[in-house]
Amino acid sequence: MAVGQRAIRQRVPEPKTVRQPLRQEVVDGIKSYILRNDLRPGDPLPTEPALCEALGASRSSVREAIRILTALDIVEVRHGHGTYVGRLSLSALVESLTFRGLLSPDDDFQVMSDLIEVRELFERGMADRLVSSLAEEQIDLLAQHVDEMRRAGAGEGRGFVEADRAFHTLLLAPLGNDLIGQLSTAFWDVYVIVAPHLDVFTREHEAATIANHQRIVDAVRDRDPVEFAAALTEHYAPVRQRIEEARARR
Amino acid sequence: MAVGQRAIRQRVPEPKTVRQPLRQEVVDGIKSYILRNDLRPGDPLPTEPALCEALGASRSSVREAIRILTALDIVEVRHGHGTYVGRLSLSALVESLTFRGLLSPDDDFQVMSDLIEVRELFERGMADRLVSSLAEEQIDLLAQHVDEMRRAGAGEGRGFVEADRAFHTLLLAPLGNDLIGQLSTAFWDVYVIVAPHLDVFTREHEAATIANHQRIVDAVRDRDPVEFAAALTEHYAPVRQRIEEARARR
DNA sequence: GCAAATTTGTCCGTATGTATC
DNA sequence: AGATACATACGGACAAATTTG
Repeated sequence: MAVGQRAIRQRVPEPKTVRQPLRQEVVDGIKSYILRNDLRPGDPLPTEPALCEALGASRSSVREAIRILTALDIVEVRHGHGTYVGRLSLSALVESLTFRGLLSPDDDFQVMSDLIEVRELFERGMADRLVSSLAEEQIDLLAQHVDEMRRAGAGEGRGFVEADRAFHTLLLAPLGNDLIGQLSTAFWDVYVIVAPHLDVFTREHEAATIANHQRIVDAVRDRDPVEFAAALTEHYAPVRQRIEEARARR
Repeated sequence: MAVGQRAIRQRVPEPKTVRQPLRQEVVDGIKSYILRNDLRPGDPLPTEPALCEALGASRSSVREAIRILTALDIVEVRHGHGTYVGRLSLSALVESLTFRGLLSPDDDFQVMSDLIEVRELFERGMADRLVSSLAEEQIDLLAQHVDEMRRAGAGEGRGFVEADRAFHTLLLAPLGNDLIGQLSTAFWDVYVIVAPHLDVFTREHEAATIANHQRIVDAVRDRDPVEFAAALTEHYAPVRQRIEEARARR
């Protein structure tokens, strides 16, 4: 007879509830498995055959469900080793926004501009709290990152963007709001990926960029929120300007 | 001999570049197909068999790649109809954050709190621009949404949350920054989904909520950014308080 | 309204690559 | 080095949804 029981789905015609794809049930099943067992990122999940049996689905359906969950960083797969609970990062947001930025030939500059605006909003909108809550040690670390930028300035640009990223991550850290920090770095990642495709030169005026970062550090050290906000404006203005220039060039 | 040529991958040992899963190559292939042909959301993609041939992969691999892309809303599939370019929404962010909120039994309140803080930051940080750029007609629409909330207040709560959502969407619209608007509604969706699971009662003090929204409208009508910011603080304070109360209850 | 064609959904069996012990 | 456990990938078959003649 060669045909196994398709079973289950055929037995229960699901009265009138819109029949959702089996893989979606599997997705929900894996999610609730994680929640029921109160698993943490890195904890192991059942193997694929085990999930098949537990959820009454074939490997294909289970695997497709796992692909969906990996795309959301809810599940992580190590080939030949097993499947685990993911880190729940915002990697999906980065992928999503990056592609959006690459896609629209007219609006892509708008996407970049929006992105920068939000990052500036995070830092300027929180100016008071940041200036008052950044500890001395953290300020020292900020200054250290500016030094890194200086050192990497003439040499390879690899360390430069790295230091820039670390700087802004650290700047937002004392808020105790992980979401803001992760969104900010996510936007930063998108910018770095998309900007080169739009002929937005990110490696220009490094000297000015360094000076602006230094000014931010100084403002924080002086606990001067007004100067802090001004320094941020100064910092983001040229970025936005470069986007505008590239937009005009088309 | 019953065995087709596994071909291609075996023929090209990929010198030393870390061999990336075939489905990832398919993901990239589909992405660049969309970019090369400059497709827009809603445009049709090749059928699965066509993609198999074009990308030299089996149907399983192509389907897994499609699942990844649907999770990111880069691709949309209609059963029995075809595959299309997705809407590029932030649905993945909602899924991701929602799950994060449901997962951690201690930090979930923090997630909710972070989320509300960002929404408030969007509106308060843009106070000046919002107050000055909202057109009279838009303000009328805002007032209209407050009326909706009033009408739905005693009746079913369905229209209430709907009107609330529409209110804040409209409030941020004049910024011309789609990202902010979409992030804000995404966070709103996450809140509505997760809050009930944490015993955060969203349907309390509806009268006060309505009054606060009215106050926001009045402030905008008076073009008074200071009062506007104060009204926003008043609006978000009880939300945050309810989260704190629920946190304390555990 | 029905039947055929097209397209995605699901299943199974098998072979291969990869990591761990 | 070998064995084992696991994920990756393939190909073929049938089911279900949608459109079209």
